[in-house]
Amino acid sequence: MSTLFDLPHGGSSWPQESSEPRAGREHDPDQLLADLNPQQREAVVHGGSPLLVVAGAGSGKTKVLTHRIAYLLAARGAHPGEIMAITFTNKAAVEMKERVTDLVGPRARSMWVSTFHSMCVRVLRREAETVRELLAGTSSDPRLNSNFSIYDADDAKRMVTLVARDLELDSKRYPVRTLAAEVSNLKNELLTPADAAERAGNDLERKVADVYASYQRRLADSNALDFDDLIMRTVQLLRAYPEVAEHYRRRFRHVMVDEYQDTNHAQYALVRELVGTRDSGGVEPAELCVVGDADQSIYAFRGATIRNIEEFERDYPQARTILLEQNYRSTQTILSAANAVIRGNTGRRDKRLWSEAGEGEPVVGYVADNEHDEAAFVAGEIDRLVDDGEATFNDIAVFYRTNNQSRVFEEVFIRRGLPYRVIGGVRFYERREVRDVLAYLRVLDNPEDTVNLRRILNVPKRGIGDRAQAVVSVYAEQERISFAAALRRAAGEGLPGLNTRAQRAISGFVALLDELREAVAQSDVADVIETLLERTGYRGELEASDDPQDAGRVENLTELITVAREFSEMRAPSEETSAGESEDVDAAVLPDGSLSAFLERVSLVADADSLPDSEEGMITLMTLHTAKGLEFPVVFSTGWEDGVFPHMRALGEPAELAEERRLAYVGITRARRRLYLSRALMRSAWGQPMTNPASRFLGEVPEDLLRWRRSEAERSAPQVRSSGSRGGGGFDRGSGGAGNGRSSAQSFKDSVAIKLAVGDRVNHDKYGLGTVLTTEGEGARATATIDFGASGTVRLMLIGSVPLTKL
DNA sequence: GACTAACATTTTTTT
DNA sequence: AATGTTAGTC
Repeated sequence: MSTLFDLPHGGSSWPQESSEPRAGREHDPDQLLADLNPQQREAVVHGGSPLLVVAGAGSGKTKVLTHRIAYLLAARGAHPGEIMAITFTNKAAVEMKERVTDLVGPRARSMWVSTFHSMCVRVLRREAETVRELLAGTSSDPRLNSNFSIYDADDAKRMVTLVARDLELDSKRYPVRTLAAEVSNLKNELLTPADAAERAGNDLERKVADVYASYQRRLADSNALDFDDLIMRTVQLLRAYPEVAEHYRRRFRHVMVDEYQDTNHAQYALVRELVGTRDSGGVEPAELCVVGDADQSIYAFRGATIRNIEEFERDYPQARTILLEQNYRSTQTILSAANAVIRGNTGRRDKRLWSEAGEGEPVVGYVADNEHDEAAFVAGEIDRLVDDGEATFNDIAVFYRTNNQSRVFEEVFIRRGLPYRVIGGVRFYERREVRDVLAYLRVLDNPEDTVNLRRILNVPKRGIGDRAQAVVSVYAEQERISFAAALRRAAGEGLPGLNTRAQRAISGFVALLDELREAVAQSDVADVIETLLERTGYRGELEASDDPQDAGRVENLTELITVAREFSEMRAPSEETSAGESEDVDAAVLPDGSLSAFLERVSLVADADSLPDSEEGMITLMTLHTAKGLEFPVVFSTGWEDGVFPHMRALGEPAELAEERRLAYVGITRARRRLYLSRALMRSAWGQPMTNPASRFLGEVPEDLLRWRRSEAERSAPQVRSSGSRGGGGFDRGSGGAGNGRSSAQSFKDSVAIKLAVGDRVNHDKYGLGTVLTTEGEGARATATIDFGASGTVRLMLIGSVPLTKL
């Protein structure tokens, strides 16, 4: 398993546009421009006014960005330290930095190439004193310092839970989920609690404003900022302290933003502040170059505003726009399919991708009976492609709309021995045990971190229950001290209303923390984790457990220790400070290898295990969202059914439907040579089988680009008794194979490939009729528990020889 | 305070 | 189907 810390060198071996570093190119602007098309060249050379590069899928936008940077240095006399490039993901940042380094060499060091969030953390840590001043107006005594914790969505939600409980909000009427999302939205819109209160027009909005105010105060008291704060506070800082803004504007004369279509309002404002305007005094505005594609905006649900890219020319009146429409990835057939689908969205800037790669193969369509059939088709087709030497496993990806769809594919792939890897789902750093340990580390690093302190207070169980927690919390509130301080007092002299048992438990806990802090002072992070796993009894509890999942948890913790160890070992060789005007902006705020630095890394770069080592030759399974930015020679996009994709919740909402269509566009344009689109007539969702009509997007793919491998009219077995099945047209053409007199019964003797699902009715030669209660295991180890009524409940191995027939 | 049973919930998720 | 949350009991 790759970890985040091998990023800088190992890099990702993702299939990606190739970069061809050539020595010497960096000194010669003409060389730099040689292998660019006219539009790309224009984007690289353009200087002076703000620049919008509308980069269609596969049009070489990273190439444009990296070459533009190199060109700035080679031909326009820019200093590397004057360049800031902002991306959304760490992967993109690392890739860009690598590719720039290939072009310009080690000078790339002094550029800032980072994500929005890392960049803001860097600024905020540096300016923490000023931020604290900023916060003093909103919180009585903000405890914020440069070692602040970074709260992710989960931490934020926990904090909202605490606040909502405090305000005695009805959790049915005001679900934490909603409250947290609303607060996040407000922050993305740069609205303060006061703004929110002022605008509130209904109960919910008023409650949200209350929650927001209290939430912010508690964050400040916990010496913490959440993800949204990182952006918002930076904007507020730059706006409230012009001298700070000017400092950064003097430093960064060139600002580049990747994936501009995914920016939210706060990020938009941040870019504006960084760039500055004519009237912002002191410095000329920096040169701005943004790159993006409105058609690939699929994160509106997270606050991204397509408006930012659509109205760039209005926001920046002198702006120049360049369209990149030549695609270097896919066949023309695939691009035409993508163009046709995205055309269904109204009000977009028209853009037609084209390619010199030739027509290529037609898009293949397949209508499956159900999700198992769909997966079997995909597996069979993969087998064939690989056998024929048309593709390797590495070349192949399977996309689906939602994560739960991955299961069927895993089952079939295991059964057929196809190597695969699932990207996404529950990520490493979101696993409970990992978060628990990180919570300990966070508390050790930042004693005021209330959320994480409360998380570990009784984990593992040590007799400090809800009751005791409530007492401490109320006391803290009354005395206007932090939860941590109240807890310390409870440990010492006790608290009114706290029984001695709980008090003893708290004393023990506080002593434990003190002991662990000693360890932090003396050893590196990995050893601290080891120590805390022992001393808290956390590992012991897992090892003693009889829950089979807990073994995996122990493994995950071992992995975490490995990650920590690698982190300690790879302290960066001290960054050479670029001579001259760079002032002290680049100096590290957190000591290398420190616990704080580790935690920051882990908070900001938490997609470690989504980085594939693709050497291994595996089929890649992932959601359409995760697929963005990637490419594969062969793509299977599955589940093209109304209700699945587009998702049910998008069907009634035009804006959401448009986003789903963009998702379809993203999915299609990932394919280089071959594209398969499939759907299933019937699919089990939440245990219940559903019949879904074809995705409306499927009908938008021109028929002449599509070749149906199997269409609705020619599916094999008619549905048994799908009551609500509409237009059950295809009874003709009985298609061979199942011609065993009996209509839809499938025997396991003939086909091991058929799985039982809960609720299936079966017939057993000995036990008679039964209903499947549960299923376990995969492939050869698969078993099912079946209720045979009078014959009793039996657990059976689902091997080929079992005398069982599915009805 | 800990354990258990009923209950609800279930899109996507760069940081 | 699987998981987390909450209410009720020991």
